[in-house]
Amino acid sequence: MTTTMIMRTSASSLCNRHTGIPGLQFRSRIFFSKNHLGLFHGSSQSSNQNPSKSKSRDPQHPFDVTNLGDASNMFDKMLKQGRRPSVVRFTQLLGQVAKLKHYSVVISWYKQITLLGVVPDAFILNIIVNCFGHLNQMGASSSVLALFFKLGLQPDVTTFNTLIRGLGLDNRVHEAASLVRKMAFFGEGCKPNVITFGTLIDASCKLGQNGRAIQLLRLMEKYDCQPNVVVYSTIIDSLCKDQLVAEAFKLFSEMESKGIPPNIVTYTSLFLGLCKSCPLTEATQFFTEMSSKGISPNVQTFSILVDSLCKNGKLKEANQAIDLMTARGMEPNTLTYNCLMKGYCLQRDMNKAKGIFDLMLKKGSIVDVFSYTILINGYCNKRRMKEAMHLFEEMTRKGMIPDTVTYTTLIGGFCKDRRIDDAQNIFSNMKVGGPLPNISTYSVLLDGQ
DNA sequence: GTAGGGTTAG
Repeated sequence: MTTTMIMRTSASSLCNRHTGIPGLQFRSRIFFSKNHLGLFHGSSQSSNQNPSKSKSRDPQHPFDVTNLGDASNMFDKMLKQGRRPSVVRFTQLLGQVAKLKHYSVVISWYKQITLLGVVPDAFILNIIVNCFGHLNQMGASSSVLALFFKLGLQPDVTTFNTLIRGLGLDNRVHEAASLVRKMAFFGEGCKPNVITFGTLIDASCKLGQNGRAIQLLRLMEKYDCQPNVVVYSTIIDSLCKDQLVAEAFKLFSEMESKGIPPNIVTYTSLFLGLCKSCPLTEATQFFTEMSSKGISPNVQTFSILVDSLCKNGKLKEANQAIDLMTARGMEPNTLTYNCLMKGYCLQRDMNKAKGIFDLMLKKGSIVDVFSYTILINGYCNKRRMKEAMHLFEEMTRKGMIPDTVTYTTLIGGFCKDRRIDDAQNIFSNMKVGGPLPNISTYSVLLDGQ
């Protein structure tokens, strides 16, 4: 089956084409056998030459701060220098701190240096606009725009894009759209570009407004702005998440016909869409197709595959998928392992599940709240509350914050084991500074009574 | 030579 065929097919037939046809069971053994590595066209070579894209930090960068403590020491040192460093030096430092997501620190330091007489320039103001945006302080963010003019500085398209992103994060898509209409009046360098529209489209998608996103896609052309792979992928991803796979494939064929080549992100979104809405065979066929087109699946694509295989009880194949990604020089990450662990829990094979958990620890993979919760859930389902509680205590000891799901899982476990008092105890603990109970928590508790 | 903007997995 070709991708073109998928694109011409409606969502329902897309999901039904293989049902009931004998011999079209999932052919995992063939699919993952070594002879068929060639299916993944040229990728084993290229992925070896092109290992995981590490963002190489400029070694010359004067502020290679990796944590707030270092940055803070540096900032103090700069303040104590006899001759005040230039705004450029502060911009470098604040930029790094913003990258570490310590937005309020950036704002506070910015205020300090301006009080000391450092005159801001457009660079540092853009950082400030960004930080206010991330802090959901759009009033403050917009007032920085006024400051540009007060200081005789010219904002540029990135300034506006940053503002638009902030409005989007604050769910204020209407205001964001209105700013897009106005921004060109602020100068030649402020005309909306593909990133402006991409940002606005992303915000609309996150609000579940796919129709509006597609309208904006059409509007771009009126602004003489050609959509690119990122814009298309944003909408395709949103449609796939809403299980509108046929719509997504329509856009996929549209972008191809416009000569915009889809990339691994586009394919990964579509693959997820197929996994969510269609039988596994459809999805795995798409997976092989993408490989034969020279698009190499990455860790995320593989993790989705592992997840799907596990959800369908194909643990053996899931392991083969992990072997394959490892053979290609990709390291499974926390998410990959969590999927596999969940798969074993679903099979009620706690030995294997715990084995994966230990493997993660051994390999130095990050074991997160999800990892613990999955395993706790596995033990709860088998009424092995001792082990479940042991893990719960262990994660707390490590400084991890159990979330509502973790607590609800434990409460459910105790209820299932007819230990209502223990369930009540966990619930009481939760109410003392723990996460907020949700509807599932209450329903689990009520069921247990 | 400093900064800022859009896409993928629980």
